[in-house]
Amino acid sequence: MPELPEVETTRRGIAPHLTGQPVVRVIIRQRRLRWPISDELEQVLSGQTIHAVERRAKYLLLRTDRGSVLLHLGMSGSLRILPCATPLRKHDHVDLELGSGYCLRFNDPRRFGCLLWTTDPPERHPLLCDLGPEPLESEFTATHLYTLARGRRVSVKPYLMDSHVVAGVGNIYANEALFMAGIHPARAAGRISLARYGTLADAVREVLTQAINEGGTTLRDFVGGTGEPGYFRQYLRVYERNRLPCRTCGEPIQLRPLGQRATYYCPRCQH
DNA sequence: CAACGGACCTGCCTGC
DNA sequence: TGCAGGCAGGTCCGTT
Repeated sequence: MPELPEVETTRRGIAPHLTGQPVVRVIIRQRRLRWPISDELEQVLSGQTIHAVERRAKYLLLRTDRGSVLLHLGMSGSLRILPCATPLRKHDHVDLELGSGYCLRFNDPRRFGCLLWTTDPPERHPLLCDLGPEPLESEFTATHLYTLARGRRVSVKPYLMDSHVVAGVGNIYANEALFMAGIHPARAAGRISLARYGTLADAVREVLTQAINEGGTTLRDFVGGTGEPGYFRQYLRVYERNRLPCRTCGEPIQLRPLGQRATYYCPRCQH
């Protein structure tokens, strides 16, 4: 499910219910996520008050006075705010029960997500400290993309999805941004001009902003913190449109693997 | 170093 | 109807 717009949608959905709330109880039904949930999480988090819910890349950060929860939704995770007594569904692995009587419930069928506790500033955590800039902040520029690409022969699509280059651009939005910028996904990253990287950076910003405004993209099962699906799917220009006509020129959209990921593009519009 | 494949999981869809 | 195989929104890690 979740790329940056889906994580941001989740953050916006859950933040008002978490901010200022004490965690009164932590219930863990399945510790085996991508990394096992540490044994002391229940102890250390119980009684703490969440004073901010932030996002870095696709990680959500729940800040307390004694440390932060670092939460990733992986491929299939979702978070919802529910009354504590809400019956469980399959794969409801963790509840954070709040002073309000509601809980934050983490569901993740594939268990590629993670839930980590850190007492260091999260930005110094090994998982976060080497990430590239946020795509919706000012450090994400044409010059940044162009400079980092010098000498790189990797295709631009996996380059754009490299979290060290820019944080949080996943498969859907990499496909969409390259289409919007008219850049062929297999073009070598090091053979794209500064001007075209400017177009690409604009396209990344535009597609992520649009998707956030629509509550993200629901392909199968994504829901934001309020339980609503995302509505951006209807605006997808190439993703999941294999052999359907290009919305610009009518040419059939092509699908091919690139760096082990499904890559959709228009062979006429993208060069 | 850069680039690639494998690993971690379940669910859903297709085709035999 | 059942079952095998392939594929899925992520990303770390080990090997070339």
